[in-house]
Amino acid sequence: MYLKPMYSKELLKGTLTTIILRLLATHGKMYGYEITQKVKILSGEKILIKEGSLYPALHKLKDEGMVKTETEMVGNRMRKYYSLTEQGGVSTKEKVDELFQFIDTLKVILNVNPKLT
Amino acid sequence: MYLKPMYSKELLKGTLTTIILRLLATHGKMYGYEITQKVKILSGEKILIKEGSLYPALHKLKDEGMVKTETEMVGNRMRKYYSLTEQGGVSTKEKVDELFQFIDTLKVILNVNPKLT
DNA sequence: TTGTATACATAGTTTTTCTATGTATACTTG
DNA sequence: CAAGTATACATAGAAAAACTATGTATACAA
Repeated sequence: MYLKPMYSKELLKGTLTTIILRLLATHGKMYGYEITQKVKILSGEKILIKEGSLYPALHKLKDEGMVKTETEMVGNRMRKYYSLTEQGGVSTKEKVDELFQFIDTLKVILNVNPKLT
Repeated sequence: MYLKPMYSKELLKGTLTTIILRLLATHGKMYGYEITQKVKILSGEKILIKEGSLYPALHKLKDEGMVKTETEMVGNRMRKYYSLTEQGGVSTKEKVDELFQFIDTLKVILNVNPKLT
């Protein structure tokens, strides 16, 4: 079954990395497929992270030293677990803060409080 | 003076069109430069829309029938005013709603309320 | 055996915003 | 009066991010 995401995919831009980092901060080590499922469930199936988005993002985070990996065999299948490095922990806080500050600014611009216009 | 934007520019992706439409809905007709300045002021100089972003976005909105234009000469300078079409008004509401629903979902995923994890 | 779920990966496309540049007028300031 | 800043539009080409599509492979259910 094809599930159409509820939101314009463009909205996800700039937030995917923050989502990944924050999930790792909250849940400890996670593997790629697990991340997609966690986001799917937490979002009520409204945000569906595609593999073509997730894996390149994870690889980039590793290149940048934000996450580290350990590979495990579960039965006959490979699982590559990702977890935050120390630097990744710092970066997560910064990115989450920045995102919520951006959202607050957005609310002003979008005139949620009409007095400020 | 070069003003470094406070937020990662990537966060703006997917929200610029919504910002433009909503400003036009709130302020009636506006011209391009006015939009950049309004966003700059409302955001406390933290969101700076570049001309290279704005004008293509406005042209696209016009192609899509979301906005209409009227050109005015002010002194010797041209001003191209943009305002919402009827279709643009409907789209604005949809996009603003979608954005705030996305933000709510984001808060769940980012674990703002720890009970939901 | 066909389809779905799990699990990783990447090539190439699309979209959006950016930088950089161009044109032009108006005003300010040394 | 020259230089810089602000106003005002525009576009070409680059960069970044997520996408589609595809590939490999195992496991399980219908």
